[in-house]
Amino acid sequence: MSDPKELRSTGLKVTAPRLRVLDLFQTSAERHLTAEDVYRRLLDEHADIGLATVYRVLTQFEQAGLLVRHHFEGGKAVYELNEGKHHDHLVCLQCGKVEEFYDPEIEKRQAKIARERGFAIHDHSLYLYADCLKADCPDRPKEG
Amino acid sequence: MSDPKELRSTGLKVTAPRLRVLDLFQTSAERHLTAEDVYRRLLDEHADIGLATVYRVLTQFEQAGLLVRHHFEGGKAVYELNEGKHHDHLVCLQCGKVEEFYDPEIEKRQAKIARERGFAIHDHSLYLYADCLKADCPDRPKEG
DNA sequence: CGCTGAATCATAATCGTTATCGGTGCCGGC
DNA sequence: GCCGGCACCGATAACGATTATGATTCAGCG
Ligand SMILES: [Mn+2]
Ligand SMILES: [Mn+2]
Ligand SMILES: [Zn+2]
Ligand SMILES: [Zn+2]
Repeated sequence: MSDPKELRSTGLKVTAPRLRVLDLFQTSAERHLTAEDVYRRLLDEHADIGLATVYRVLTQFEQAGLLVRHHFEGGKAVYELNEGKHHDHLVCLQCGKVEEFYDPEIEKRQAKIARERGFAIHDHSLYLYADCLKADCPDRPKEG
Repeated sequence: MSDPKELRSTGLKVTAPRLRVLDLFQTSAERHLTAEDVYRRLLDEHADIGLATVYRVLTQFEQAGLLVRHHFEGGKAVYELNEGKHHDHLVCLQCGKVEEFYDPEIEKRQAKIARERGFAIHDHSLYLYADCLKADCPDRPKEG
């Protein structure tokens, strides 16, 4: 189970649901999870945590800086552990596989574009949507 | 009013609601409009077009390639005329002002990133969120 | 002109998410 | 250790954006 100190340091009370959610992100093989994903996995673990609590905790964790939220195409928000390193995402439209990348040149040019136009940049979102060509992708484009 | 040929060439029937919506985009000062925006403006023009029809027509126009859809931060979809030139967006979080940009170097690097990782890129979305420093921005960051 | 399938309108339903509210439990002070 | 207050919980209702439904109207074509 996740270390209570990590939660306490955010000012949030240490409760069972919060520990379970944080632990889930720290141990999950899947890095990017929707609220529904989290809820289902907690059900599987018989954790008996309400969906409303999952949403509430995810929002609090995001505000506390423990998680980062993204919106991939398709509407639902996804969350991932905040490890302090900004990165962007490459998403397979067929199988949902997500790869992370960081390109200093792109970051630099974004800053330049905003600066040149008289904007103080706060944030950005960059998603690349693609077909992965991995053998296990369910609807991989045929070769030839 | 918008030229019926443009609609006819998409295979869609030429109807009053469709002409009004297309015309709205072709003549509006605001380039990026939500479904609600379109609906309200049609009401102002006493066009008596239902909200459901607005949504349906926007979706059809997007599929027909007449419009492009985006999702800026905040959830609602926005649409703009498709003039064949891809571009990305710089959005002021205070006043909602939107500026368009195109950076060949960013585009190039996105393609490279996908290629290197074995993905066939289809699409991407890039939004820069910022404060504009224009005098008319309602909550412009104070200088000094 | 009619026909016929497509388009429209009003409205209900859906989906992800957030707000409400009565009950519960974490934790600082005793 | 054990209050007591306030944060937190879970169930459920409400919400906002969008989509589906179903009855009615109409564009396009012979
Ligand atoms: Mn990530
Ligand atoms: Mn644009
Ligand atoms: Zn794939
Ligand atoms: Zn502004």
